[in-house]
Order: sequence, then C-alpha cells, then structure tokens
Amino acid sequence: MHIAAKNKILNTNELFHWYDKNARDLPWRVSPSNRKSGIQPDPYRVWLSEIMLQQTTVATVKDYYQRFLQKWPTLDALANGSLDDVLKMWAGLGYYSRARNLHACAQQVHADFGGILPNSAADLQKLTGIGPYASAAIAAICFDEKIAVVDGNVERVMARLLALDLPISKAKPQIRLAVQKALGGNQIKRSGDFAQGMMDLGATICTPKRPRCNICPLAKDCRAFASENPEKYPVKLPKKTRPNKFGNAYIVWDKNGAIFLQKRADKGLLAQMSEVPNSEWTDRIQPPDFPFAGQWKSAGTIAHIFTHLKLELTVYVLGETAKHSQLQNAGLTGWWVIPKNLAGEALPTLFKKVIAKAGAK
DNA sequence: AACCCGGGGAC
DNA sequence: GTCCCAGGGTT
Repeated sequence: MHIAAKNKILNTNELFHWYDKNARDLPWRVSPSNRKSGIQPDPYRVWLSEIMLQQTTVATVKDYYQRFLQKWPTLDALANGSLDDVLKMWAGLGYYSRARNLHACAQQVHADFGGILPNSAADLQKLTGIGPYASAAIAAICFDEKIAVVDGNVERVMARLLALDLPISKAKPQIRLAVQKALGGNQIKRSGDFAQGMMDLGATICTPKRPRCNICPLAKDCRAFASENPEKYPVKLPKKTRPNKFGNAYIVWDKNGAIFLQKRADKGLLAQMSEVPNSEWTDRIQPPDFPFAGQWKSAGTIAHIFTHLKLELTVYVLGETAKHSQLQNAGLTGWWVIPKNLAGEALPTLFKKVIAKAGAK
C-alpha cells in the first residue's frame, strides 16, 4: 500500500526550500535562518501584526505597526495605554473594532496572565479579537504548534492545489483538513515556517490574478495548474451591488481657528471614532439641516466607498466664526481642535476627506 | 450561514 | 472601475 503517496497534499520539502530562499522580510517576522538558529518571535509583536493584517495589506500595515511598537513596546505598555490613544493611533487603518478588541485583549492578558500571551491556539482563541485564524497563526509562528493556519492566501493555494469546485465559504472544512493532513503526515516541526511559507506563496506566487505557476514550487502537485485555467480557482460568488447613500456634513470654526469635533456612537459604523457633525445617510440627496442658523456655504462634495455602501457627503462650512455656546445650544457636545492637532485625532479617513474639502483655516 | 465592519494597493 | 487583502463578532 502506498498510503503516504496517496495522502500527499503538497510537497512540504519543496515549500520549505522555496520559503528558505524567498521569505518576505517583514518587521514582525523572524527569518527562516534566524528561526533555525533558535531565535523565537515575540508573541506580542506577532499578535499585533496579525490583528493589523486582518483584511489589510502588508504595505498598509507596516507604518502603523512601527508606530504602535514605538509607542507601546510591550503588551503591558499597551494595556496601560488608553483606548482613546489606541483609536487615535489606529485612525485610517479601518475596521476599528480591531483596535477596541486589541486594547481589551491587552488588558485581559495583563490582568489575567501577567502580560504573557497564552502559548496554545485553544487558549489564545478565548481572547477578545483573536479568532480561528489569528489563534492558529500565533501558536504556529511563535510556538510551532502543529495546527492548520488558514487565511485568504492559504484558501486560494489549497483551492487551486485541489481544484475545488466549491466557493471558499463552502470549502473551508475541506481546506482545513487538507492543511492539517499536510502538516501531520510529514513530521513537520517547522509549523510556523510552514504557515508563513504558505502565506508568502499565496501573496507572491499563487496570486489572485495571473499566478506565476511557472516558478511555483508546488505546481507539480497542483490540479489547477494541470487544468486549462488556474485563475478560475477559487470559485467566485456573484458580488453584491453597493447602494449609494447621501448626506451632509457641517464644518464649524471658532475664533481661534479650531474646528468642532464630536464622538460617534458606541456601536455601528466607525464606532467610537471622531467626526464632524453630519446628517443621517439616506438613499437620496437631501437638503441641509443646519445645526443652527448662520452663513453656511457649500464647499462641494466628497465621495467615500465602504465595503457595503458608497457615500457622498456635501460639505457645508459656516462662513463666520462660531461661538461655543451655539453648538451647546444646538444640543451638540464635542471639543475644538486647531488644524495642526487634527493628525492626532481619531478621525476615520471619511472625515479627514470632509475636513480637507472644507480647507484649513 | 449571513451580515456587518474600512481602507487602500494593484490592476 | 474591480478585486481582495495574514478575519472576527454578532445575529
């Protein structure tokens, strides 16, 4: 019986050989050669990077990661920081629940585990913001736990290796089992490098468009490569239409040249971030409903695309300086920020666009 | 299982 | 313009 050959999913020796030569050089990563010499990754840094990298490209994350590490070099430092500061540092990166969960997780680990992250995927996944992927990734990369690490890259690589005719959402269990089998059947000790190798392969060779099959170390075992069109895997589902929404935003300056900001709601889109006063977002253009009477002037519109909607805001600027009492009387509570301090605020990109449209005073 | 939740790089 | 990125939480 040739069970080993029959069960073979992919050639791990080929993958390791490729990874040893082609591993991406990333700020949070220990290189394969250093890893072999016994250097271990800092779980705090790996965790921080994994959270930032969720649905976010490496290129976008790098600067945010460095700034976070500079400000909070350890998990305990992050736990002792304020949520407000974390949101300010996260502003512009998107998916802000990650920032709130990151801070909550740091405080959990600080309080319950002395600032030391658990060393198993099972325990890691109990923590806020650490799900099936991140728990497996941290456990594999930091502690070489033999566990399947399945992200979007690995899903695509496996869908092609196996020529899966199911959309990813339906094929996840099969993919997880296949990765687990690839790990288990080959006495893999380098679980972390296996995971990172698979992800690097997906990011640089087995790309969504125009995969570079001609230089792929796994092409020999790839059923998609053997087919006429590898790019058709994984099977794509029809995309949903993105509705258009419209609203108005209101820019107010005081006599000191400071702009009025307020805090968004605790839940929902851009929760707990900062904003300028703005209207409801509706499916039709609406006339402005100014917070109070004054010489309002239109500064034009800005467009912003979210995952599930396209938003167009008309920006109105008050033509004269406002008194703080006018905002208070309008039922608005917030604070005033001079332009040079705006960069330090927890402003999502949407409202940075709005303020830029109004022009600095 | 389906939906909500941002922003940007690459094409 | 489209695609999709080292996903998790909620319902």
